[in-house]
Amino acid sequence: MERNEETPSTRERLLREAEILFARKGYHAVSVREITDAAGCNLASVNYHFGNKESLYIEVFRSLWMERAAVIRKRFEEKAGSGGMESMESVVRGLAEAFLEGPLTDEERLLHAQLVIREMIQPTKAFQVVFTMAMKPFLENIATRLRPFLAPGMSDEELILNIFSVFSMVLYFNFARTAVSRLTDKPYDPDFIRTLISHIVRFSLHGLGPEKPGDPGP
Amino acid sequence: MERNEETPSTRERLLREAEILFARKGYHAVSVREITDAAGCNLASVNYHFGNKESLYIEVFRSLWMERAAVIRKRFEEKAGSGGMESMESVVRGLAEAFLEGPLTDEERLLHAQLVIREMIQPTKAFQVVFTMAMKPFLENIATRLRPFLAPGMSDEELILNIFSVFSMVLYFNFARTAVSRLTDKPYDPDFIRTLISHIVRFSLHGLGPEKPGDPGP
DNA sequence: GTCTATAGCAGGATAGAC
DNA sequence: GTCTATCCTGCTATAGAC
Repeated sequence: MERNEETPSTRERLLREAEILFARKGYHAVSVREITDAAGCNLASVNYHFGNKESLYIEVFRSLWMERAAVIRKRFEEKAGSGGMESMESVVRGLAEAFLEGPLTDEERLLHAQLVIREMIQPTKAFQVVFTMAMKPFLENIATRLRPFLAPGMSDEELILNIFSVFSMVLYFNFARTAVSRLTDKPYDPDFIRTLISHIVRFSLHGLGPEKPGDPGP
Repeated sequence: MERNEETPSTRERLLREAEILFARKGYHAVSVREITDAAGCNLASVNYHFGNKESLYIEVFRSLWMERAAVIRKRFEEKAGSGGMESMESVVRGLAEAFLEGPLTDEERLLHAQLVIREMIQPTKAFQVVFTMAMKPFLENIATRLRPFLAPGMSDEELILNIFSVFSMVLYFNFARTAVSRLTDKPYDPDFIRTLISHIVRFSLHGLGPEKPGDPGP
């Protein structure tokens, strides 16, 4: 299954290039020819290795996407701490850092977010894989970590919505780069990403923050 | 330009059906034949009225999408209040309600969000229209309204990031319905939408909320 | 396992009748 | 303005040589 990094098999090259192209342009906008050209192999290779285009797409999620999800999750667990060392802030910060910094390159994070966002807008067969094998267990993991720090009366549903809200920011700042960059006039460099992480942490913990003195909050 | 609602022109029928199909499936997944069939007219009509498929896509944004954006913005202004009646909460609630309830139907809101999300993941020529004519002025409008209630030292950049964060939730709860519904086990009915709005308002104002007694926050 | 060649079809676009 | 008929490109998928 595994191979030398210097000589990836045709199958692996196809998967890698397919992931990049599917993320960038979406399933229908990418042709098999485009993928095989990028991978430097023959048009027929997709059918030989994966059967057809759709199976290749699903395989991208099953192997590459899931692998990245595992990397992100591992990073989150390192950052969030384990057992007694945690705090609400460390969990949220861990989440933001895992998705916006972490061991993946900037391009890989974008690619990862683009793929999952497309599936969330318009689920395909790949969604089932993403949902049951990554989203659901990850959400439950976070829920268990956060639960001890939250108001005792909070329902499971409220907890889930809270996590979704943190997650929505993490996703948004990953995929809406064009809009964010244009309006803040900042490129997505490590400096700005640190700013974004701090912002997500602060906003998640305190929201818009206390109102101005003279307009006391509730 | 305007026509009787009972007898929309071919051009209008094309625009309407095109919007629905582009939102649901994305530009490349929709064929011109599919659009003309849905509109009940001839294949050649797209070229006659719009020149080509891409121009039709951009025209969907320029007329229909912008019109809905104006409806949402108007609703926001009604809800957020004007002048002295505002509060931070009324602005955020107005924003959430304008996008999640408001005069549009449930289907229209989904369609609207799907279209803009696709442009944010992967901007096309339509992005320029959306950005300069809807996103930018709307963001500036919200910024002006929120500014008086926020900490005096807050920079413009922080303010923008705060608004993005509220906006990310509003967008997410609109387009990620499959995931949200599966994990909360709730359908997107008016009841659940009210719950979502309350959640967005609460989270935006206070974040995850005060930690449990015994774990005092910073 | 990788290639060439090609079948077979769906796509966007257009010409020209009405 | 709307239609039919058609062009031609580009696609997925497969057959079969090597």
